[in-house]
Amino acid sequence: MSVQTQDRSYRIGEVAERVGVTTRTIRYYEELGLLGTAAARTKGAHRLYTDADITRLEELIRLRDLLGLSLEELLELAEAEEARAALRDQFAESASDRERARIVKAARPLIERQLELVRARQQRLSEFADELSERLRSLDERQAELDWKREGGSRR
Amino acid sequence: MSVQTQDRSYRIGEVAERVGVTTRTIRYYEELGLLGTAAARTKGAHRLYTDADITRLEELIRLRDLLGLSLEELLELAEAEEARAALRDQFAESASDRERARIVKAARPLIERQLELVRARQQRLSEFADELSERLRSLDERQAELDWKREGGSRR
DNA sequence: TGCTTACTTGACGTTCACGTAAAGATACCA
DNA sequence: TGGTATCTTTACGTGAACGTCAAGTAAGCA
Repeated sequence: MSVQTQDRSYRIGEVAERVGVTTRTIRYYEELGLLGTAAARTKGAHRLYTDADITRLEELIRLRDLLGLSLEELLELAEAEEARAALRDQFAESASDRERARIVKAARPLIERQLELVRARQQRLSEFADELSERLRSLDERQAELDWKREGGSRR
Repeated sequence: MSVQTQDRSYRIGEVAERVGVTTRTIRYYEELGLLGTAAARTKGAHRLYTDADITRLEELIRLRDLLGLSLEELLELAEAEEARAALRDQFAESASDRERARIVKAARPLIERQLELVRARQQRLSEFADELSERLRSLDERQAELDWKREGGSRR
């Protein structure tokens, strides 16, 4: 049923390219605590990322771009989420069912919170769209009025 | 039919308060060309704004906040729109019908463009919302699975 | 007419979100 | 076992979008 996520690991350059940001951005986000400082390293010192890490980064970027959240706001949102994403891939190997239940439970309110933010933004955009449509309608009305006057009405 | 917009004028401080920005922001926007440098002045030198100017400013702020447009992007979007908003309030007194028709015609594509941008953003947000919902669903599924195991299953 | 408040134009300062360069260590590949 | 591409940290630089003085002028009011 569940597809085993092929558990390769990626170095920062590859991650950057895949996600569409620079390595600087990734390091900066780590510096801010947006990506667990826990990102594994090679025996040397090179950072190593999992598929889960990449997913998480993409998520952050999306929240940033679509909702215009500042990195500080992202941090708030993410702080509690830390554990979740970090543990997501090792979910399969995680110890007990009690542990699993805990993780699942903890993850929910965070996604809910994100969904709330998205919904709120959708609401405001919807209002904006309505206003713009209304303006188009109003313009068309004036247009028709003028056309009518110029065709049937008095010419000066 | 049309309500005569009460044609008071406002000074920068009052505008700032009403719109919810600082005077600095308003001057900065003018500096960038976002607000016609034409903003009337008193015989002295104090800037004077009309209701139309305020509406326009609010619109800019909304595009900035809801779509995350940079001021430069706003400028592009607005450049052609300049005439429209500037002339909007004096529409009633504008010279000929030919002139009015011209204004109405010029206004349309700009509003259309804004609407396009809003729609695009709505689209992306919608996709995001769907993904988040899907995640919630998936979490609930796991939750149920775990609950089932813990109740009916083997205890260790 | 004077007083207080609000505005004017500079001009320098600040925060955020990275960019960029330097100097060295590490990883991979022939 | 080199050589080269990729990574490491450190640190200063940068553009956008304003904030914040400072010194002077204009407006509204007793």
